[in-house]
Amino acid sequence: MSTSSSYHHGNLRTELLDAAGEVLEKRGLGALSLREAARRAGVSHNAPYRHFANREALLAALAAEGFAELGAALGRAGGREAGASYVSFALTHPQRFRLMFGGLVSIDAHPELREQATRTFDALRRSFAGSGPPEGAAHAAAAAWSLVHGLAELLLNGHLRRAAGEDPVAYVSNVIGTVQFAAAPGCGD
Amino acid sequence: MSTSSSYHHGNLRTELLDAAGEVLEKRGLGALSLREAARRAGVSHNAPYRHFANREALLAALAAEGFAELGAALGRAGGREAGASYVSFALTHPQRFRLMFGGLVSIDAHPELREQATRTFDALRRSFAGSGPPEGAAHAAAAAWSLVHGLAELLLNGHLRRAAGEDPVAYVSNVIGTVQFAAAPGCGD
DNA sequence: GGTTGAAGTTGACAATGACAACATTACTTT
DNA sequence: AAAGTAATGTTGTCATTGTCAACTTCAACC
Repeated sequence: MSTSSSYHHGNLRTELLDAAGEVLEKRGLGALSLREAARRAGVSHNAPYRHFANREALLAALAAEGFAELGAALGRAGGREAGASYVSFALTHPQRFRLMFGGLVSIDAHPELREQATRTFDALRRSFAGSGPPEGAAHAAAAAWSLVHGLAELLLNGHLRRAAGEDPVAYVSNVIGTVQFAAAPGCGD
Repeated sequence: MSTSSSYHHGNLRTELLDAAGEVLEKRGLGALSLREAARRAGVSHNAPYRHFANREALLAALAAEGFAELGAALGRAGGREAGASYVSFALTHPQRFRLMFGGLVSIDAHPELREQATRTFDALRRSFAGSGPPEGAAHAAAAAWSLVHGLAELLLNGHLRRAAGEDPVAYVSNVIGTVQFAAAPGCGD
C-alpha cells in the first residue's frame, strides 16, 4: 500500500535509520552524513529533516536502537551470562556500541534516547546486582558493570592481546573469572 | 627571538596543539576544526597543513599527548594507586580520554601515536600485573585494567550514581575495593 | 650574494549541515 | 464527496569545513 506514489515514501524514518546503521557499521561514524542516508533511501538531501531535527538527532535515534537491542540481549541471557552477553553485543556492533557510550551524543539532550537508555541501564544494574549482598551491593554492581564495560571497550580497540589460539569467548570468561566480589560467598569480606 | 617577523611563526605546531587541546576540552571534538585551530593561532587556514597531513593527524597528535600524560601520571603514582590515577586522569581530561579510547582515530594508522600508546600500554600492563601470580597474571591484569577503564568511562558518562555526599575519590576506591583478584593473597585459589 | 627548501599565504572546489520557500499528498471535517 | 489543512518531500541557497594547487617570504647554506 505504502508504495503507491513515489513522492511520499511512507516509511522513510525507518529506512533512514537502516541506511544510517549500515553506513555506521561499515564505514564508521565519520562517513555517516544525513545526505548519505538520504541518498541511500533514494530521497532528496533535505527529506531527513522531516524526521530528525538535525544530524545529532539521527545519531541519538541510532543509539536508542542500540540500547534497546542491548537490553533485549541482556534479557535473553540469564543474569549469570549478562557479562558475556554485554561483551558479545559490543563486539558484534562495535560502531554502534561506541556511538552509545562514546559521549558524542548527549543522552540527556534527547528524551527518547534518555528513556530507552534509562530502561536498559536499570536492566543492567539489575543484572549486575546479584554479585553481592545488600551492604556493598551498589558498589559491587558498579564494579561488575565497570569490569564488563571496560573489557568490551579494550577488546574493541584491540588493546588486550589474548594468547594464541585462545577462544575469544573463553578469554572473556577467563578474564571475568579472575575477579571475585568482596562479599561473594566463598571469599572473606 | 622567534617573534621577529610575523610570517614564520616559529612555534606553530605546538601552538596548534595547544589551541586544539583547548577547543577539544572546552567545546568538544565536534567543534574542533583545523581552521578553528589556525584561527586561534593567528595563522591562515592552510598553515596547519605544513605540520599535520590532515585533520586526523592532528587528532592523532592530541591523542599521543594524552597517552604521554597518562603514562606520566601512572609513573608518578605507585603501582598501588594506578587505578585511582587512571580514573583521575579520565575525569580531569574527559574529552582527551575519549579521543584516546573512542576509536575515532586509528592508533595503528599513526606511527607516532602508535609508539606512544604502546609505551603507555606497557606501563599500564606493568602497573596492573601486580594483582596476581604468574599463572593467571595476564588475565588478572586484563581484568584490573578493564575494571578501571570501565569505571572511568561510566563515570565520565554519568552512568554511575554514587550515594549523596559520597566523595568521588572514595567512591572509586570503594568500587575498586569490592573486587579481589582470584589469586591475590588472602582469598581462595 | 644567490639558491634552495621549509613554513605561510591566497585562492579554489566539493561535500556537508542547515534554513527557507515551494510542491504534493494524506487526513479530517463537514 | 469537496475543501482545507498539515505532514512529507523537493529545490534552492548559504556558511563552514577539509583539502589541493600555486604563489610568497624568509632563513640557512654554499
